[in-house]
Amino acid sequence: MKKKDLTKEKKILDATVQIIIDEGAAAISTTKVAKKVGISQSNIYLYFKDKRALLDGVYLREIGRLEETTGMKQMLDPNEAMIPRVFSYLKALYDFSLANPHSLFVIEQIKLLSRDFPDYIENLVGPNNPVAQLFETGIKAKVLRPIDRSLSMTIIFSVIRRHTENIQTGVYSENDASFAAVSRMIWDAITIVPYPDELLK
Amino acid sequence: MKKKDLTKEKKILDATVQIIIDEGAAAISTTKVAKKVGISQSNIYLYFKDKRALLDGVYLREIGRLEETTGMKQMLDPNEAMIPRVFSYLKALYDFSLANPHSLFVIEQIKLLSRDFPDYIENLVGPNNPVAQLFETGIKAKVLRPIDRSLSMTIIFSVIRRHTENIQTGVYSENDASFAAVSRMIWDAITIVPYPDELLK
Amino acid sequence: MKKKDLTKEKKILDATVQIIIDEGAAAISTTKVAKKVGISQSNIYLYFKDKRALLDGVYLREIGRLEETTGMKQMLDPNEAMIPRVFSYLKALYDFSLANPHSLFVIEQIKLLSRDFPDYIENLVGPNNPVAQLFETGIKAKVLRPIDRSLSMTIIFSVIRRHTENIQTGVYSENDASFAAVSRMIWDAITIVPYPDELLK
Amino acid sequence: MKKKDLTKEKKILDATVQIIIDEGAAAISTTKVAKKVGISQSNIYLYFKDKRALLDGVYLREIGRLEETTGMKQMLDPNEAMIPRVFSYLKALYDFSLANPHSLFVIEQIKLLSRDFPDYIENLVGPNNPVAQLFETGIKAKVLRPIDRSLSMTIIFSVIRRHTENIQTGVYSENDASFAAVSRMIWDAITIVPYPDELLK
DNA sequence: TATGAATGAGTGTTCATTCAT
DNA sequence: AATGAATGAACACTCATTCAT
Repeated sequence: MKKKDLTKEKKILDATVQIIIDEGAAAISTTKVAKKVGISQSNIYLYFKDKRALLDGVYLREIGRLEETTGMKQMLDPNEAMIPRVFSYLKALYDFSLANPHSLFVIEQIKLLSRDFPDYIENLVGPNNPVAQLFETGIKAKVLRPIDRSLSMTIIFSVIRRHTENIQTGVYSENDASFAAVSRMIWDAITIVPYPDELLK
Repeated sequence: MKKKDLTKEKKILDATVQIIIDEGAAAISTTKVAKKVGISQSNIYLYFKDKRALLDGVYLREIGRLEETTGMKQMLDPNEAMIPRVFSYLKALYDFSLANPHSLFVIEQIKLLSRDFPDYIENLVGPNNPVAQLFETGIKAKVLRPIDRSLSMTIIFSVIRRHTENIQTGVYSENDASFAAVSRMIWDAITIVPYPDELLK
Repeated sequence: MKKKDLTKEKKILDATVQIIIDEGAAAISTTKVAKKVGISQSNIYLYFKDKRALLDGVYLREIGRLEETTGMKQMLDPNEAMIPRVFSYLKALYDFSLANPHSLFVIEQIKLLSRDFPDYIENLVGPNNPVAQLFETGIKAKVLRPIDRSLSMTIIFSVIRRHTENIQTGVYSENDASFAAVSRMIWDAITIVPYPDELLK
Repeated sequence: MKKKDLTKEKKILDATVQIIIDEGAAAISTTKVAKKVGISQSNIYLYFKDKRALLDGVYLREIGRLEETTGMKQMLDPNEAMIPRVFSYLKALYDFSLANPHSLFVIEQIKLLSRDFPDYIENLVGPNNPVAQLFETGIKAKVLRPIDRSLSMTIIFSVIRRHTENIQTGVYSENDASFAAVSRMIWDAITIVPYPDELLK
């Protein structure tokens, strides 16, 4: 149960992610993962006690990537003004998604498997639920739309995920649908203030 | 391939839907479905030639329910003005989702499970792809936001689905988040005209 | 259990034979046969009480075809001289096999399935086992090789079956390997007299 | 894909062969084999990736036994004279068949069951297809009958197989039908030279 | 005579998991 | 830390057969 070889653990997670991307989360099996890594099937159980633990590992790693985003952190910085906080958050998430085009997809796929995974990152970031605090502050400041934040979050994630997928699958190119257009759409949905054109440096 | 006893076919579909609701689409197995209906496993193959055909059956039934909605039909009526068409579409979908709280969820689950299902109802409603035509017309008429319609659709579906789920799981009551508030949010995202307050009967 | 519609019975047998030719005897199933005939699966049980009975039907029909051959009958005519009897038997079997290229194959395939089918036609032709009598007479007349007739029979059948298959699969054309050559080979194996060239009219 | 415990692999092959002998090749199922060996059904898939691979295993083992025969090797020795080569081949095959009474039967059964197995050993022995070369040489040397070798091969195999079966099932004893008689019969079929009595040591 | 409906047993195959080495 | 071996349960799917209509 000791986890020494972090390289191997990473390899296992990578292989699992690749299978999700190629065949969907329902296709994951320890057999397949082991074959992909080039280790024996039982070896996986040295690093993850369970298939569920393996899934947890993948899920948490993707979530973690998102959280480490500078935009994510900037969003939570209470010294910033509200509008730049929201705007840079969108920008960061947008960039993140294009740079890691599978990340949101993987998160979604794992949730498909068992519903008892925590919902998105809505309630996950750090102690005291800072996301909740930001939304409350934003609403009081009359910047964010006064509505349950889960709806705003859903829009942010679903639009960016779909946009990324569209580019990925060649529905349109990155030039056709600019960040300006996409972020403005989201902005109009989740805020009640005009889109801050000047922030588009 | 269909047989006479439509009751049985319906029972099988119902059981499958229930499993999706309870455990997710990935948990579907012919064994489970049969047990739930109270028939022998092989009997299922009299009504559906395949597991895939069973999934198709569930998917198409839910899609069909949506299409039969009066709002859906109203949306497609070219004699109507654009703003009421979009508005009544939102209203209809909203009502439908609250009346069939699992329907959008089931559609999403199946779509997620096997990526080769046709995408939502985006391209499904009848011949000549009337949804595409509506969006094109709406954009030309400077009512809908000039952006790939898949993004607008995503917003409509994800927000309404999440809203329904929120009510279902008691996150808030139907009074706390009114149709007015939810539809206005979507409206601001997908159109470039002010929300038509007067249409709120 | 009454068998009225002989046409239908024939159709069932034909379909079964076709499946054997296409996929081998192991692939026979009442489902497949019924589908091929265009009747319901259960209908087969009106004509054949069993799957075994169906196989019997096919087997006996093919055997019967062979027995009805004029050469077969000529072979058994005690008024004929021994050498022409044997020769015309070979000729008849040869012609039969080329005319019904699947017949010996089907017999072989059914025997594959359950070993309790009677062996070839060795002991089947009519009462008093006339084949046995012919071989005894032939051996006494110092025409046939004095050896258990099953070995001679095996040569006759295996060579002609293989020859037919060779032509069927294009190993060589009928011109390359003539009846003269093939029958001479068999002749030298099963008799102890010179090949009767003059009988090659 | 092969694992260490060669004993187990052998046991599985043995059980499969036994089923073929008892019930025919069509009766093979992984369930039956596993039960016969006394292991779990899934264990078979550790040693054979497929049912087909299992059949391959049985087939190749029997073929291999044949090829290892000294007579087989002698037949291929180009320094020997043609007549002894052919004769010793017959003798070797004869002895082999009596020593392994099921071997030719098993080969035939598997070949019959799935037609895509390589044909007998006709084209299998080593590189450059030495069997083909022997037959060509033999025909040029005016020893073997100038006819497609598949027909000669068929005679050799079918006669020896049937002879073995006859003894096995008590149709006659080994004394009644001597090697001399049987081999002479084959000899007269496949060669055009007199039977070499002097080689019967 | 014919069919649709049903089923229990069987098929080959994959799975997550355990354990001795 | 790693593996080969093993297994029982599950999987989708097919089968021969029966029965009421």
